[in-house]
Amino acid sequence: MSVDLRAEEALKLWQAVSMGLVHDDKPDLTLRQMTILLTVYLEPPPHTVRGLAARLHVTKPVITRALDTMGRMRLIKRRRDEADRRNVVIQRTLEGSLFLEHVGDLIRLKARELI
Amino acid sequence: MSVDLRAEEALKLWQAVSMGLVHDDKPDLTLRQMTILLTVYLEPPPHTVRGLAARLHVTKPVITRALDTMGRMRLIKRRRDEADRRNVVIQRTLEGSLFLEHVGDLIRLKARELI
DNA sequence: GCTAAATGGAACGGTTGCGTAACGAACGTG
DNA sequence: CACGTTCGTTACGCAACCGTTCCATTTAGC
Repeated sequence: MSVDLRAEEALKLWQAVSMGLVHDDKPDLTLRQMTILLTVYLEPPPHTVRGLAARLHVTKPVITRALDTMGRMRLIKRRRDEADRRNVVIQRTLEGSLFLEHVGDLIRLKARELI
Repeated sequence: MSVDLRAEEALKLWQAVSMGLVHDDKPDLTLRQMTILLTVYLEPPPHTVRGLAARLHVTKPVITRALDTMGRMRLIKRRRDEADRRNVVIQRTLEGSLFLEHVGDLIRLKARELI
């Protein structure tokens, strides 16, 4: 990977990708939802409500609600941790993987176009 | 500028920047608001409600409401077009420039860290 | 066992965004 | 100088998100 972004190019990339996401007819994720989703998919598991809340510096209900919404969208799913039944483990789904694959492709496409 | 993003690195960049924006105590912009803001600052003026709505493939009230909110945040301002007083021209502000400068710096920082 | 701590979720009231539909102001054209 | 068109905004009902607070369940420590 080689990255040498200059200020305006960095913003142009962000704009192009954001525009692409807005153009999709899929419902937009909020910034927090997107951050949670990416964290679950990119950082090593296990992911818990408490852990995500700490990672994002937000309160637990924020995570719970985001998981409710993204669960309805099938982007993630919850499972009780059988070892410690107080915990809920957040897991990836096929739909979530496909969605983020799409986002990744969009970023790469727009980055290439900006060269 | 040289960009050669691979799939996971592209997503990691998006995650790191999103996380940085969430960590800021400033109120999060929605994806649509951010897209409007970047478009106003990066694409050649003049910018009108109708033009932005067409550019983003959203309805006019979406733009009006986003401008209301970002106007309250001082990120953009509106001005009547004196040539054709039906039009409203959307203009940049100092605060908006500073905010996007901050976002640009964040993107560049995270991109550098990912090399 | 019994109490204290930890976890995720529910409830509440308030704010903001959404899509649809309607509106007033300004323009252009006959 | 009417009349339709264009522009941005407002109104409405609805859904989602927010922060705070409280709660049920589960675990851990004494």
